[in-house]
Formats: sequence, C-alpha cells, structure tokens
Amino acid sequence: MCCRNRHSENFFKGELYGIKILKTIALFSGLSADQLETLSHIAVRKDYKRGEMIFHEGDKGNGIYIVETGRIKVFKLSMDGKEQILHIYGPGHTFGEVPVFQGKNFPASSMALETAGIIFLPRDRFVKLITATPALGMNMLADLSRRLRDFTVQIEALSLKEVPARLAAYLLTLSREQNNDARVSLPISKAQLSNLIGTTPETISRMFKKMGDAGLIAVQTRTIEIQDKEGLEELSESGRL
Amino acid sequence: MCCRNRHSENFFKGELYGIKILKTIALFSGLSADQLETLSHIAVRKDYKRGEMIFHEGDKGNGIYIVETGRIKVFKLSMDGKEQILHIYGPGHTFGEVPVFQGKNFPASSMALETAGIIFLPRDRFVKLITATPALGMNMLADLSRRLRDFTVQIEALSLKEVPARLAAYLLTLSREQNNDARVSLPISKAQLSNLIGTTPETISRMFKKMGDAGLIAVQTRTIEIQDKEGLEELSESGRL
DNA sequence: ATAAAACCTTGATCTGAATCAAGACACTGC
DNA sequence: GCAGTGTCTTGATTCAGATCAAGGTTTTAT
Repeated sequence: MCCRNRHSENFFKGELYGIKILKTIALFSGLSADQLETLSHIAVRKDYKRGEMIFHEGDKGNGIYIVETGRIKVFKLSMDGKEQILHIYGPGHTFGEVPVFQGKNFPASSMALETAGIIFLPRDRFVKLITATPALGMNMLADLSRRLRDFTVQIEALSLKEVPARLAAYLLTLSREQNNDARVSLPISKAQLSNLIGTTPETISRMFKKMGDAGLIAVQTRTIEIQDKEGLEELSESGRL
Repeated sequence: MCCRNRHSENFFKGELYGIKILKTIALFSGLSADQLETLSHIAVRKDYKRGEMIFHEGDKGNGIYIVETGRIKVFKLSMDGKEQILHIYGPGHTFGEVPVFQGKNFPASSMALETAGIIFLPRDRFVKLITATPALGMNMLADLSRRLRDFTVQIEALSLKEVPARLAAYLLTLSREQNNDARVSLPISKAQLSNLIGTTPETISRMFKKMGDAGLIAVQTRTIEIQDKEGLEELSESGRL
C-alpha cells in the first residue's frame, strides 16, 4: 500500500544519503563506489524510540544492524530479571551478526537507549555480497576478532577484578575514547553503568564516593573530573580502594 | 642444513597425512582437494608437553593453531596470579585467530594440558588463501561467530549466575558432549574446573558435596553419576542449592 | 512550570564465596 | 609396597558486595 511512496522517496534521497553514511563505517572501508551502491540498495532504515527493543534473545537473526544515530545496548537478562550489558554501541558500529554467519538465533537482546536510527542489511543479500567481495569478508573477520578480544577483556574483568578496578578501568576507557585526560562525561546513566560492569547502582554510588575521598576523581552529576590518572591506572590493574 | 631431509619426508608422507587430518576439521569442510593440498603445504606441526606454553598473552600472533591431538587451554592470568580459563579445546578445534585478522597481539595465553600435537598455519599465507577462497572465509566467520556466542554465555554465567548454577550447567554441557545422560567423566582436574567456572577448588568441593546431599549427583573421583537430570537443569537455570 | 517518573544516595543488614589452615586421599616413580 | 608429591576435602573465619529500605535529586513530559 505504501510502496509507491517509499520507492519515490528512496529514488533521489534515500539512496545517495545511504552511500554517504555507509562510507563512514569502518566495516565498509576499502569498498569501491560500485560495491557501496550495491550495499545502499539492500539497506533498510528504521527509527527506534528510547527503550524500544530492536531484537530479543532467541529471535531468528536475519540480517546485520548498523547504528546510524543514537545509542543502543546489547544485553542478557537472567531468569530473575537481572541484566548484564554486553555492549553499548553508537554511530558506525554494527551488531547482531552472530546469527548471520552461524545460523541459529540471537544470543542476546538489543534495545535503543535513546532515539536511534538503525540501518538493516538483510542476511541473504549481505552474505552474497561478502562472498563476492573478499575485502568485505576480511573487514568482517577483523570486526568479529575485535569483538572476541573485547569479550576476553570483559570476562577477565568480571572474574579476576573487583568492582573498584572495573570502575576505574571503565573511566580510563572513557577518557581514552573522549580524548580527555582531565574529565569524562558519562554516556549512560549510573544504573546502566552498574549493569555494564556487573554490579548494582548502590555499589557504584559508594565506589564513586570512595574514589572521591581517595582524591582520584570528583563527580559532578554526569561529569567526572579525573584528579589522579596514575592512581586510577594503578587501581584498575589490581588495586583495592 | 636439514632441508633436504625434511623435504623428502614431506614428499610422500607428511603431505598426505596432513590432508587427511585437515579434512576432518570443521573449519575446512567444503574445501576442494586442491585447496586442502595448498593448506597442507603451508601447515607446520609441533608437539607440546603437558604444561608447556603454546603462546603468551601479549605475544605477536602470526598464524592460527589447530589441535590435532591432546587438549589445550586458553586462559587469562590476573596480576596476582589468579587464572580464568576461557576455553579448553581438543582435536579439531582452532585457536589463536584473533590477532591474525585484527593485527595486534594475543589477548590471552595458551598451554598444553597434556601431550598435544598442534598444527600451525602461518598468517600471511593463510590470509591469502582465505581471500582467494570464499568458502573458507565463510567457515571462518561462522567459527568466530560461534565463539562470540560461547562468550556471551560465559559472561552471562559469570555475572548473572551463582556457582551452583554454573557448575550444574557445566555438568549438563559435559553430559551433552559425551552423549550420556547417566554419567559424565571430568576431562580436567577439579582445580582446572574451578578456574573454568570462575571459583576456587574449595568451593567446587563443597558444591559437589551439597549436590550429592540433594540427590542430584554422586561423585566418584573423576566420574559423576547424574541421578536427577531435571533437578540439575532447574539448578542451572536460576536455582539455589 | 509543574507534576510525575526515573534515577541516585545513604545506611543497616545479610550472604555467597574467598581465604586461611590443616588433614586425607590418590596417584608417581622407586 | 612405600615414600613422596600433587590433588582434594573439611572446617573456621573473613569480606566484598548484594539486598532491603527510605529519603533526596534530577530528568522528562505535559
């Protein structure tokens, strides 16, 4: 019913716009203009509202997702409702690939953390394109490898480090990402943060306080001033508070 | 100096032997005889003794490893010597791929758990082969995807489940792997087991006892009789003991 | 601007599992 | 068959962090 309309929208605007976006995504670096155009033809875009589910653990996965705008989380829920966040992704990141290459279904769920624009590439056509484009395949291998590396770090943190060390490590990661040694701004609520590093809001609150008392940081609502980077690094490696 | 000799060995024996092994490995399923022969030419084999390191976290990774015989572990060590086992792999499994596709170095270390024969495929030539062989690339993507899935399960277990649930889940996994609903044999020492599920030998010991008292299992040194599979499943999902 | 809802902090208490300590068991090679 | 070494069990104690409870603050939507 709406097809005529959507098509004409795509014709001039959607398509070219798509290429411009796709070009900025690491996964597609090194692809020719032709290949990008092919991609832009198979891409579908959708908006999600804050809190809206993108997919559920156990759903059949039928394509890969790319964050264009906004931020999303990928997470697991336990039987009794506790949450562990696996990733938080912003513009340019891809997610949901596991079932594309492995069959089966999503091992985790995904939700928009704020209003988000998501690009979707349907499985069959994407797989065909990868088979025909070695560079894209290699990019994808690199991408999955990076994720495996990230997971080993996360597992190490959860099982070998205590909460203060994990929190310190997270602040240092933010500082690196934001290119700012002096202060970082928390991209997520403290409740989300607690799920990301595997603890509770109460504990986060207490740790921030302790780290403040120890002269490592100063917390102003959503901004954290780093007063002793060395100290934070030491804490993140093995330290107690 | 030894080249003449090795070459003549390979000519009739080494090569064919290599192909026969490579053929049984999931990663290489669907490859033509030609492609397998190419692989067999770039493969190098090495034996490791129990306890011998295969690579260290931080080393430059310059190829992929395949277990031919024996069993190996991939693990992380914390600053203060605590260990978290990430994987235990037997014949046919590949490991050490992350740096091959991502550059950088090994995110974890690897050690032989018993006498083990390991096949090594040097990076450059393996990457070239993948680029030229879409089926191999797709197999590799599937392999990495499976590992990502395994990691999400491991992270969920570590952060959302308690020790009894993790232990129950591990026993059920073993039962599935060994195709035996009635009894499983532990493939590793209880000390290694404790590192695999992220706890200590003392705690493992106590939990086995509790699970015995609850009528779920009966432990005989290295063999565990499963007396109440339903109960184990319930415990693995969310249960307390 | 204001009400409602989310989010955050703080204190008191509880608990799962680590740690410390010491014995028992069970595989090695001699 | 026995000493010796590594592996496992058991008990006592400690501790990090979860949970419960309640008040305070910021954000969001109307």
